[in-house]
Amino acid sequence: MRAETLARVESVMRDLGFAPSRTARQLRSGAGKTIALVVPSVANPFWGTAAHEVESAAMRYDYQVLLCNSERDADRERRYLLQLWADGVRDVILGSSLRSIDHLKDLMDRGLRVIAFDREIQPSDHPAVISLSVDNRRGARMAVEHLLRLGHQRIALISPPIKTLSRAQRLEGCRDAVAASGSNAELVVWEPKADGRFGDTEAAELGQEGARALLAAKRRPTAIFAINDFCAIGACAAAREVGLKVPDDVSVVGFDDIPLAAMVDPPLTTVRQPIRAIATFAVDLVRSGPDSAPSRAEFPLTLVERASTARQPASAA
Amino acid sequence: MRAETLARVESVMRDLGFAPSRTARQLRSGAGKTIALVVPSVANPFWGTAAHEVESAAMRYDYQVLLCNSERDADRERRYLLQLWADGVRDVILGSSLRSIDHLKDLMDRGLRVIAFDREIQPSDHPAVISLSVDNRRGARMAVEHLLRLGHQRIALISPPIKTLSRAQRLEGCRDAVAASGSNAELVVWEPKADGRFGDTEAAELGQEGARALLAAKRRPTAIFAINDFCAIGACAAAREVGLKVPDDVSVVGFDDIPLAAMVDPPLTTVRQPIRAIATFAVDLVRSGPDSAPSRAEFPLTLVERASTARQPASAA
DNA sequence: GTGAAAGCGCTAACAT
DNA sequence: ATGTTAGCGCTTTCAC
Repeated sequence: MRAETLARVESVMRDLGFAPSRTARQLRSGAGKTIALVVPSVANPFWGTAAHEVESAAMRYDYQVLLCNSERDADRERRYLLQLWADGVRDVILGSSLRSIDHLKDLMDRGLRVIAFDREIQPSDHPAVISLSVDNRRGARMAVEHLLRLGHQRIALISPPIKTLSRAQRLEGCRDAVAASGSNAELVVWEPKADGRFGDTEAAELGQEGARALLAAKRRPTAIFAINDFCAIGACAAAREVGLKVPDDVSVVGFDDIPLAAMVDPPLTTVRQPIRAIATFAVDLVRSGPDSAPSRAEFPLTLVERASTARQPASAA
Repeated sequence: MRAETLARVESVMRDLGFAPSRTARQLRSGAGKTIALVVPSVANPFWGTAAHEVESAAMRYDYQVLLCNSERDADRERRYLLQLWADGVRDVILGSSLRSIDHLKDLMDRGLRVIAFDREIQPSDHPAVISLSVDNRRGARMAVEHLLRLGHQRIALISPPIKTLSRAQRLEGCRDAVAASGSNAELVVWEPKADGRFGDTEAAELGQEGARALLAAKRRPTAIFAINDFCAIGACAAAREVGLKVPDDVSVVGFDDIPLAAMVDPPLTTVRQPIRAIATFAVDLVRSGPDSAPSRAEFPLTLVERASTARQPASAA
């Protein structure tokens, strides 16, 4: 074809706003530049931030992202992906961190690539799983060690039911820290009574309810480690309710370091997770295909000390 | 077909995890149960919450939602939708609230249905636009009247560049309130110097920078109306930085009433927007098709008084 | 009422 | 190198 002709064709394409139909291409070749992004809830700022990063990266490479809120429900997740599989979607970035992903086994057998965001790989995982994670256990340990260093002896962990891997690991990390301290520090774990009342959308409410209960006890903890920043914000709100000052009366540490963490009062001490790095890495993985990809990558965590933690109050010593 | 046979077929479908290919259906009939959701940034909790609600509603009716972060850039939005049009997407829920949506005119001429979320309809709008909005002007007026009632005489509005409709309307509402008050109250409007530094992702930082500047002035405002809650949170952070107490030294009111608003310190006085109602309505509209739909719907706003506003301090009187 | 056939817009494989 | 053809999995139409 003559260069001139090509140019004319391209100009007409532009004028008509023509773009090749992804649908047809998809149907024919099965390829499909669509990524399913499943997160517990985008209403949770951590996942909102992650989704934003994933979408940005995806757009750069002309990928589309389908948003799915799983509410961490394996069944719902499975139904979602069954449909998406039928629609030709072959790549999913999965943020639900469930203990097992066997509910997607058959799809993975057939070729579904799953990139687990924020979930450490498990020995029993299907080989099609690529895991992008942080060392949750170590992160939690860093948080609790920080509290221990400040002299706290009665530390509470507030968490939704420990039914995800990352939560279990963070709990382990807490235990590691107090065990290694050699002190007689005490760890109390608070989980909501009835499961299902709090989803990721309501993480702050959960933190609030947890702290409410914990701080009302006769021997109340002097420090709280909340499973994530959103939850920590709720815990601070509860402290305020009962007239306790953070950090003077109770210290609070979070996890994630969402942008909000620096803006709230008091600015949150937290363990930073490099959300953007993980998100862009995830998208790069789907682009490059599974063959050249590592099956697992771990990202660094950093303790960010801000103003929500302080020495244990003398009155409680 | 015999009922028994039908049952057998359906059972096999279930066993094989078979679902009809949306792709093929789409290609053939052009229909396609896919909604494009374009928001400025899902990292902003308001849009995160909205996206969550839209997705929930969409899933109930077996629609997929494609997430697009426009960063309020008309060009980017256009490129996005051009591609999506080619892919067979015919419905978009548009959260960018730009003053004009002429950049999508040709697509709307060809049949793109756009449901504008949080953007009042304009006389010049294309007939294909359905507008879901609140009375921003009235909402802002409610906020400022509340401040006036508390005795504030020097009130600041913190806003990103007034280049969207809703912002312009909120500004109007502020003016209405002070004009109607008959007092000699003063309204000062703060916008960032250089455009482009702050997107919706950074709304809190914007509020922080604005309040920082405002509160450093010799005759500082005693009350701040932030264009939205996320921005208000930033403004509170700035007040803290300079040692001012909210609401004792400065009152702050937000807009939206995102779930976070009740959890921060101090809990935010704000104007509630019924996010879920709007989101579900939007999805219902795409389901029912444009023929039976209203071209416009307005949702109610409520002033929620919490703890970030108080009487003007005597010292400033 | 049930079944057959055409064709949506592409791409891969083949023939020229 | 360029042109032609078959067919992805559905829906719609048309014939029975």
